[in-house]
Order: sequence, then structure tokens, then C-alpha cells
Amino acid sequence: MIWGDQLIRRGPLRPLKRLLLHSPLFVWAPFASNVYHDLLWYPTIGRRRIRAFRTTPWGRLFPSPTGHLHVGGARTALFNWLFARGAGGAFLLRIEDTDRSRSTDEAIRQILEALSWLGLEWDPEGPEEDGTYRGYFRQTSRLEIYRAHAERLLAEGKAYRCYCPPEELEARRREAQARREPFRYDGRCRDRADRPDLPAALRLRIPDTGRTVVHDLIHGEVVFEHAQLDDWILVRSDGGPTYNFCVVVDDVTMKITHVIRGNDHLSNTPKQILLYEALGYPRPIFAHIPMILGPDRGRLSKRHGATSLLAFRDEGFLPEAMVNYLARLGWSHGNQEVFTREELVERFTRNQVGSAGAVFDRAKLEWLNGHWLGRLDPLELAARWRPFLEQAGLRAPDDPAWLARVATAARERAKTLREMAEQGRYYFEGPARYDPEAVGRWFTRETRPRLARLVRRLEALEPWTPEALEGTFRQLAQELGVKLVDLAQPARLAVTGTTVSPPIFEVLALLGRAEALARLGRALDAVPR
RNA sequence: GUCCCCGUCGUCUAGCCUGGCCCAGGACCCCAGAUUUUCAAUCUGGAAACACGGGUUCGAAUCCCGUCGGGGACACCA
Repeated sequence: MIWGDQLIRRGPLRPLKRLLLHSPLFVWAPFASNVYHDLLWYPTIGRRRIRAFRTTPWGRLFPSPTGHLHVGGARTALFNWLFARGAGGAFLLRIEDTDRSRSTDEAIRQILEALSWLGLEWDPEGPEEDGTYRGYFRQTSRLEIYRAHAERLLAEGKAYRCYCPPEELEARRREAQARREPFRYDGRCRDRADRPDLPAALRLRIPDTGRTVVHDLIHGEVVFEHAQLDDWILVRSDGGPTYNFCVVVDDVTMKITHVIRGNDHLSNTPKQILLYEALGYPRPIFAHIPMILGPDRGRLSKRHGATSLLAFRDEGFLPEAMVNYLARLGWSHGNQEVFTREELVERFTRNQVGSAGAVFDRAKLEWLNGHWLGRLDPLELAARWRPFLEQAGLRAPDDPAWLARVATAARERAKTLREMAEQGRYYFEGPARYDPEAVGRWFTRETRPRLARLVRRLEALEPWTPEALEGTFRQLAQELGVKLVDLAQPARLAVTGTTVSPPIFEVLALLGRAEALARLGRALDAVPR
């Protein structure tokens, strides 16, 4: 395994550490003291798996009207899931919806749907459920927990009430900006007498001097000077807890050992660590994974095109390909490009996670999707294809075996399920028109007698198989003294309306004698005399 | 602006920790050829990168310093 290989290479454990690891206490060892910190960075010993790891994805909600799990969030979820599954730990889901105005049940449902489409099953430890999906957490259901923690911090003097009106703070911030100075709250309310009757925000008291070191699995030690930080707000004056506060309280109470999240959270981390300390809680192990970028190397967003996972699903991408691609963004395993979910769980290692941002490359995703399309069992492929046929307004016969053959032929030249449906219309309905350019080239005066003879031969052909069809075509071509292509292309145009399709013999065979002959006959009317 | 992170082909990356096997390997994309009933697939070949400048060293993509560039964070948003 996985995140532990470095430790293995470092040779045998010292007896004390070994004892600790095998004791029931080890769950809390990451928190016990820095002495064991190096040990916990590589939490697995040989084949022994430790079952105490818990990670959480950032099931965040977004301001768009629909709300959705986007590519970056999905990748974070995937890394959490891979780590948890590989380490034999738990993977929990928490919806961070403290901003109520932005979050809707519909948005939450879409996130759950996207996650399960990818196959990232979370451990159902949470109390929430909505019929289909169960066992997740929601921050808005945990307000009582945040309140209790806030009160404790206040009582212990670790936090204090701030009575500065938001407008005044805003004004001061602008002033500072005008002077081109960084604005930080000056702590003027730190020692103010309590006025429980006035509205107040709760701020965390942060030491003026010193520094906080973040131990990050990806970046190593990152140092932040306290002078850079200010007494940040834990609870707003309207009583609502802030995101950074909730996250810390949640991670502690949910016993999260590994916080794996996007790099954009790295600068929040020292603030959070200070809160862990104020609360008297051990800190988890952090891993800040690189972000996913758009082609302009900026943060990936809507203006770069589709970023919603469900949009990719609707476009006909396979979850297998999506997972595979997302895993390879920022992570690698030698020269291997294609991974099954199982392979990923087995091979995912934190030390092969890169530290630089990665540009989302749709072309490579499409290539991978084509690859996965090709690997899918034909019957399974057909089943997944059906919804896309319906969406394209095509009526597919019930016969799964027949559809599987069609799907197998159609997948050869398509990158997505949707493309398969678009390109394969002629399996389900006759051509509405013939490609004009192709007509000029292949429906000529010479075509007519050739097609007519072909039809006569095919009427008597037995059996109606690709092999027999090919034999007939070849023989006729020879008799006529023309090349096979001179027979194949007119036939293809007659049957599909285009000059592009899988091998024409296979297409004819799949259509069946009656339909094939009908289309060829109809084409004769379009050929000049 | 301040702080933090990052910097190998156009893109994803291997190599960097533990300098020489790297005039830098793989994959996507692109180009050419082979194959072929069309297109695709496939196969073969090709173009394509160590951001820059110093230093250390017999030797640097690899170690050190600086510069430049990109990104992120700086809210009573999450």
C-alpha cells in the first residue's frame, strides 16, 4: 500500500512506535504529539491496514441556480475516496450549506447524484437522507454543535465579542486599501467590556507574534507568521457560524484524521490550526492537492465550458473514463494511462500526487472515453446507450442482443454515447436525405445498372450475414470489372445517406434483408438514368 | 499591495528527495506513412519541453541563491 511506502523503505520501526501503533490508542496518535508526527505521515505498516482514517470531500454548494458538483470538487472527492478506500478508512460526505441563500435541496440532490454516478460511495454515517441517498451530513443540521463550541471559546476567553459595525469595518478596509496597505482587524474589541445586549460577532483571539507551521502531505512545511493573520470571525452578528469555524468543529467532531482539499484552502489552514489549538483539539493531517485550471491557467470555471459532472454524464461520458481522467490530473503511476477504479484504489499513492496546477484537457478525456467505450461489455454498452437514443428521438427495438451488435459497431468511431447516437441514426431509421456532395460522386449514370444488379443478387442471398454479403459484393464487383469501392460506396450512401459508416456488410446485415433492400430500392429513384 | 503555492514538449506527466544511466521517457493533440469498401480503429515514423540568470560540482532538469512568470488567499462568502 499506498501512502505508506516511504515508511517501509525507511526500515523497521523502533519498538516504541510499533507498540504505539498496535495499541488501541493509535487512532488518536496523530493527535498525541509531534513526536509521532513523522510516523503518521505514512500511516500504513507493511500489509497491515489501519482502519481509522476518515476523510471528507468538500461537498460545497455553488451560487449557480442549479448548483452542481463541478470538475474540481469531483476530483477532490475522488482523491479523498481513493485515499480512504486504499487505507481501509472511512469516507464521509458533508454538505457545507451554511450559506442558506445559495443552497437548495435540488442542489444537494445533484451533488449526491453526481457522486454516486462516479461511484464514489460514501460511508453512511450521517443522519441525513432524502429517499435515494442516505447517510450524509449537513452543516445546517449541526448549528447546535457550533453554538456550544462558540460558547465554550467565549467562556474560556479564547474568543471575544466584537461590536464593530460591518459598515465601519468596510470603511476601514477601504481606507487601508487606499493607502495600499493590507487590512487586518486591529483587535480593538479584544478587551472591551461585554455588552450582551448589543449585536456582536465572535472573533478568535490570535497571538500577535510567533508563527504557525502547516505540515502538509503535498507541500511539506509551510510557515505562516501570525502577524499576517487577524482575529477572524467565528460567528457572525446574526448568530450564523462562518465556514472556517464550521469546518474545524465538524472535522473534530466527525473524527476526521485527514483533510484532503484543494490548494485554495492552504492559506486558510493556519487560521484553522489556531482554532484547533484554542479548542484544545488535536489537528488532523492536511493534504492540499493542486487545483484544476482552465486552458488560460486560471481557475476552472463556467466560462471554460461545461464543468458540471452531470453535464459530462449527459453528454455521454462514462463514469469509468471520468474517474480515470480525474485521477490522472495531478497524479501518475509510471507510464500507465488507463486505470480501473480498483486499480486506482490499489495504486493511489500520495507521493505521486503533484504539486502544480493541472489544466483540464477535454481532448484527452474524450480519448479516454473512447477507450472505455471500447472496453465495455456489449450488452452493458447497449444498456447505457439506450437513454441517448431516446434523447436523439430514435426508437430502439427491445432486442438487447441486436442493440449490442449495433452498439459495438457504432462505438468504433465515436467518442461519447451521444456521438454514437448521432452517428448511428441509420440503424434505426432510413436516411432522410442523401449527402449532396456524395451524390455527385457516387450516384452517377453508371451507378444505376450496378445497383440494380446488386439488388437482384441480394434478394436471393442466403444466409444474410456479413460474410455472405461481402462475398456477393466482391464477386459482383469482379464481374462488373469495377473496384469494390465503386459498389460499396453507392450502397453505403443508399443505406446511410452518408459516405461514412462501419463496414457496409455489417450495416446491411444488422438492418436485415427487408429494410436493406427497401433502402437500396429507394435509392435507385435518386440515381440518374 | 501583502502573504502563500507553483514553474519539464501546446496539454497531462516520468525523472528531481538519494546529481552522471536524460543531447530528457510515456500519453493526449498535431503531421506523415502502412493497412483498408468509406470513416474510424490499429501499426510505424515525425515535430515538440528542463522559465531565465548566477553559483556549487569533474558533472545539474536534479542541490543553493536571485529574477521573471502563473495561480491562490487576504470578507460578519464558502
